[in-house]
Amino acid sequence: MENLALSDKKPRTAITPTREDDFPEWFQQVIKAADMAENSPVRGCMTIKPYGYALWENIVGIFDPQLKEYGIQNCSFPLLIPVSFLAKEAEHVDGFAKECAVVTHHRLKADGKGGLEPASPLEEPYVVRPTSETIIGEAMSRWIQSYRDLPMKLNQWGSVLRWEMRTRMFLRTSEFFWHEGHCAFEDNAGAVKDCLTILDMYERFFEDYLAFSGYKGIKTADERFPGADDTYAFEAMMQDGKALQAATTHNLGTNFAKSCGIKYQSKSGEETLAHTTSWAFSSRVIGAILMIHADDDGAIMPPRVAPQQIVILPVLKDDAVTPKIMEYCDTLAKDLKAQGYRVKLDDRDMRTPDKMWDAVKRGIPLRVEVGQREMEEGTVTHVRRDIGRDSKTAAPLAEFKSGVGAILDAIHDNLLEKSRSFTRDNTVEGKSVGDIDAHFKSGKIGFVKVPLEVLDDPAYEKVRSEYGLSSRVKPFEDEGRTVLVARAY
RNA sequence: CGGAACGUGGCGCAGCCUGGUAGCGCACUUGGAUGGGGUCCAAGGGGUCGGAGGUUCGAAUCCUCUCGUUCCGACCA
Repeated sequence: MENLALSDKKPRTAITPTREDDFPEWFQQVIKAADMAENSPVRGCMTIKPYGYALWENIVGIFDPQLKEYGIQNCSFPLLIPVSFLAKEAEHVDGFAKECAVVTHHRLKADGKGGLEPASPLEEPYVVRPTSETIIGEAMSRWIQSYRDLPMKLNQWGSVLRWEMRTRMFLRTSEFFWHEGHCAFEDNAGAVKDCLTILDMYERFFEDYLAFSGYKGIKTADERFPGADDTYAFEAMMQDGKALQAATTHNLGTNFAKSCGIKYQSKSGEETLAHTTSWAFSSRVIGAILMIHADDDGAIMPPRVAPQQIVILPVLKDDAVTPKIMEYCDTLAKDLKAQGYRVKLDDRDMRTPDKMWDAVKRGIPLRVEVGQREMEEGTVTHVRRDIGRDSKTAAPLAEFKSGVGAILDAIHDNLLEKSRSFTRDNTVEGKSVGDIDAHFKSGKIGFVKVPLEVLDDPAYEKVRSEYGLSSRVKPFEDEGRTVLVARAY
C-alpha cells in the first residue's frame, strides 16, 4: 500500500514522547517502561519496584565496601529528631525548617466518624530527619573526649524526608534513599582532606561503575549546604543539558561542633573544638543514570551495576525442539552465573518480540538470542543494548563465554565516553554576562563557564532569572577562578 | 502560598455543551493461525463515573459544597 506520509516518519521508538519532543515526560515514561518505580499514594513519595531497587542494591553493595576501606564504620541513628536538636545550628535551621515533617502526637483514637485521629500530644515534637547532622552531632559530643578518639568516621545508609514543593521520581522525592557520612577531625586540614578524598571516591565510583563523568568543584556561597563552611560537589550533565548535583561533601568547620558541643582534649591538654564533615549521594543517582544513558527505546543500564547484565532469549517455534533449546539456554545461563554474571533466562510464556522489547526498555546491557539455529551450530547471537541491532553478532559458544566480560567492559567504556564527550561538547567558555545571555538566547543547552567575577555583575541577576540558571560549581580545574552556570535539577 | 487544569475498569482517554442508566485504545483471560525488531483473527472478564448534598420521573452529564491530583511560578540531594 502506498503511504508516503508514513514512510517519511521516524522509526517507531519504544518510548513516547522522545527525548527531543518532551524530555521530562520521556524521563517519566522510561521509568515506567523499565518497571523501576511508580508514584505512591503518599504525597511526593515513590514506590521503588523490584527492578529499580535491585539497581540501588547493586550501587550500595559496591560503594559500601569502598567506604569501609576508607575507615568508615556504619551505624544507625533514629529517624526522628527532637526539634530542639535541629534548632541548635542557626543556618541549618534556616535551610531545613521549611521542609520538615513534624511528629506532634503519639497514639491514635477513633474520631467517631469511622476514622482515626491523633490522641496524645508529645511534650516535645520531633521532626522526621531531613539529614542527620544534629542527632549524630549529639552522639559525637559524648563519644569524642580525647584527640585519641579522632578521626571518627561514621556512615549510615537510610532514608530522609524533605517536604518538597515539587517532586519528580528519583530526582526529587520527599523521601529519598542515601548514605550519609559524618566524620570528625582534629583540625581543618583533616576535614578538608576528608571532603576531597570522598569527592574523589564519588568520582571514581560514578565513572568506574555508573559510567558517567562530570565536574568536581566548590560551591559558591549561595549554593552551600546550610551550616557548612564549604560545600564540594560533583555536577553531571544530563542529556537535556541541565546540571544534576550527583554528590556533595561538606566541610562543616566547627559550626556543628560548637552547637552540639563536640570537643576533645588535645595532646597538650587544651579543650578543642572538633572539625566535622558530612557527605552523601542519594537514590537520585538513579535519575542521573537514566537521564545520562537512556535513549528513545528506554533505559540503558551501566553493566557493572545493572540488575541483570545479560538476558538470554530463547527463540521458540517448533514444540519438538523447545526442550532442547531450553536445555541449551539453561546450561549457558548456569555457565555465565558461575562466572559471576547476573543473568536472566527469560523463559516467560510470552511472544519473543515482546520479551525482546521488554529487555530493551529495561536496558539490559547484553541480549543473547538462542534458537534452533544457534543450538545446532553451537553458537549464540548477541546484541548490545547501547548500540542496538547493528551490533548483532553470531559467535561460537565457547568464544562468547570467555569474551562476555570484554563485551560488558566495552559497553561500559562506550557509555562513559559518550557522557564525557557530551559534557565536554556542551560546555562553553564565556567572559561576560552577555556571553551567558547569548548562549541561552540562541537556544543552546549545557554549561557556560565564566570568570567568577561575572556573578557580581549587576546584570547577571536578570539573565539568571530569565533562563532559570544557577551557579553549579567552581571547577577544580580552574582553581576557583571560574564558575559553571547552568540550568539544574 | 499565588496562576491554570483535571478526577469515568489496571493504564490512557471519549461521552458532559443539547440529562434517558457507560464506551474506546492498551493491558488481561481463552481458542486458533503465527513466530529471529512490536503479527493477525475470534470470543471473553472487569467500572458505586473522586465524595456529599441539591434540581428532576430519571444525573457521569445541570447546580452547590468538599476532597484529591497534576502542570506553571518561588524553595530544594
